[in-house]
Amino acid sequence: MEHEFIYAIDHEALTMMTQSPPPSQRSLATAHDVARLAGVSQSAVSRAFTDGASISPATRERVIDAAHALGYRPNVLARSLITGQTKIVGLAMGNVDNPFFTLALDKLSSRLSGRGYRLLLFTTEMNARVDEQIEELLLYRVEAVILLSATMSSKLVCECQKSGIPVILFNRTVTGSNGGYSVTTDNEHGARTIALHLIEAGYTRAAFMAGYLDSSTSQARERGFFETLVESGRAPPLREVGEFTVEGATLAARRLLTAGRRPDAIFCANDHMALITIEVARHEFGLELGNDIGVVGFDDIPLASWASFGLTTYSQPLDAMADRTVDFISRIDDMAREQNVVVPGKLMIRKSTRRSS
Amino acid sequence: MEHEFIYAIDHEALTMMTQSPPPSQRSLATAHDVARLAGVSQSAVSRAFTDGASISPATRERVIDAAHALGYRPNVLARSLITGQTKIVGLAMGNVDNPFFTLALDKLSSRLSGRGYRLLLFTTEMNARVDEQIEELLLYRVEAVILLSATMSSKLVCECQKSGIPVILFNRTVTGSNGGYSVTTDNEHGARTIALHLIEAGYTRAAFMAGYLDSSTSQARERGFFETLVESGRAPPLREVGEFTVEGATLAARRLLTAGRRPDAIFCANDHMALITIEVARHEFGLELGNDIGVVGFDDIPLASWASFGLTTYSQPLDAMADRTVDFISRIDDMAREQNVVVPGKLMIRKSTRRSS
DNA sequence: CTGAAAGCGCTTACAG
DNA sequence: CTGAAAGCGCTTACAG
Repeated sequence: MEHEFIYAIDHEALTMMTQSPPPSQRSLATAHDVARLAGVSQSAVSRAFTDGASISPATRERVIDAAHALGYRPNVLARSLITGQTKIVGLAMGNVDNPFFTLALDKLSSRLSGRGYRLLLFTTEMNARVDEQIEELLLYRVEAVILLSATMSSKLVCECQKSGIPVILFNRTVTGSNGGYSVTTDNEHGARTIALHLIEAGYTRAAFMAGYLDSSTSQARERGFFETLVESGRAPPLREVGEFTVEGATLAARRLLTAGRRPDAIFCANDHMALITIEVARHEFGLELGNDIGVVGFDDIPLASWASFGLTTYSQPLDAMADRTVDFISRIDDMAREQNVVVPGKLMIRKSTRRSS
Repeated sequence: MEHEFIYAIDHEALTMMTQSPPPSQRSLATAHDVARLAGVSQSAVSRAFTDGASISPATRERVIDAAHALGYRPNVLARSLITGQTKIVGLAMGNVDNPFFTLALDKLSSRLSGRGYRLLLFTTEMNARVDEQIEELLLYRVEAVILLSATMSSKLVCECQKSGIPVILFNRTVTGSNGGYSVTTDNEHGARTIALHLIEAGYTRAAFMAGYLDSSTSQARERGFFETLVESGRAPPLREVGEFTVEGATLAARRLLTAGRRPDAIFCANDHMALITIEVARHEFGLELGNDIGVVGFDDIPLASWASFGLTTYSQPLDAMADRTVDFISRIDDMAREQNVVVPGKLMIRKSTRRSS
């Protein structure tokens, strides 16, 4: 009898509590509501939802039943006040056009949720200064900030790091020692490899299409390319700026292809611009890819290997890069780590640099 | 004198308070810390950061100064406990490969942040059942849930709606009356338009490449296509399932192109599959696009209009769709609204359905 | 194993 | 305009 009484849910109370209030002020059940229904203390409810907490199986079961009946879910925001952990990571993403970054987002997202983190995201103009939006994220007590094709002021990076919130640049390095972390491919080495490949393939007048002049990534790729060509006794490459956009790259490609001595190969700072360059070369200038003009990209996005393009490119190891990014976050208190992580990539030779003549 | 005293910051206190604690337990400044430094009550600090709160300009200024000195930021998570608003919207996104969805994400993100909402995001396998992850988002007290190429159980949708959390399917409709909302293009009408266009262009044996058989979107497109062809006295189209993936579409395209009576036109349930179909038709079968085989997609992603493809497609009005999605969220208490919003699209005729012979 | 109580960082009536 | 106090929904020592 008493046994039954103890384990029974109070159905009258349940009916009262689940009657829909007017939609305007419909509020979710709280631990207190559950406690009342289950006939236990609110602490017990909390324990029932805390792994490893000291609670008897019987009590836990009653709480879980009551919680289920009320549709109760613990409010992790309230919990975070006490534990000091939100398990939220802020992420700013520019350049949503570019599959490289959306793929990166996907990989970061799945890895982070595997470790119990959630992503608070905003998209932005590519390469935009996102201080304002980051400040906004900070109000949500994110535990780390990831920048994908976005930048923030050194001052704000400093502030974040000082309050224990690591800032991680993905695919871009830190300028100066403002304290952020970064994960990149070995851009300079990749560009050197590309330069050597072009020389070997017999191209003699290579050009470079930069992204932004102040992008560390574009700079490193240009540096490696330039130096290797010059070291090999070639003329320094022509350079145009494609701004990492469709419009910018289209214009840059036109400028390069109408230059006095037209280049016979173009290394673009990323695949996105390289693919556009191929479009322009083929369809506006009637050039045959590979023979009339070699084109090389950087990233190895899926489109690069489509039969229509066959773009030679330097593959960035997205998985490794995502892993290393997440490492920075899940080992927040581990101070013994390098500031700039560089992972090796790999040259993918395809028909866009194959001369059949 | 007294004036100066009142407005001066207590520098000794400041020094003590900003001395870096050991990194392990570095905690952020609270309203209480600011209050102490500014010599006001904690309520005053709160008011200084609340628009329209009753506070004198002088007090506000002192508070702001102190806050600045301490690097204080109000914790909106704590605030949300009281206001009952988190301003967080949950978003599940499958199919990160498909630019249509990443573009949608971008548009949703910028519109929502314009209205003060933040996005709590997770990515998932395309078309995955995401109940578990949505439950996770619910713990964060999201105020709405948007599904981009992901699905959740009717049961969970119901639960959400009952607790006042609208669930909005983007580019998919609700099956049954489980209570969610949806925003789509007029898929059936679009497919009809496409069928008529193919007939007019002189194609006689059209086929359909479905996404998933249980996708409402794919179904609606198939229905409009099928019915229009049959009404026009054509044979019902062959159908293969491309699963909305690169691999699936590649296989489906091969099956269609090796069919007994090879179709002379293929309508694919989205652009992504249509572009792959073009790749297969051209490079594996050596077919000339437009003449030997007409290909049509749906969505009008940027790649569709690239010169290499020139894909005829039905343009989905992403801006309007994003607007309507956000409407559902920012007017949460407005009950007088339709459940399924349908916005009109537009046929884009390009060379993939142009016969020059 | 359990409950009462303190407290996380805030907002908001309530008096003054 | 201001502060003391209650309380948002939780967790976590602390006694029992």
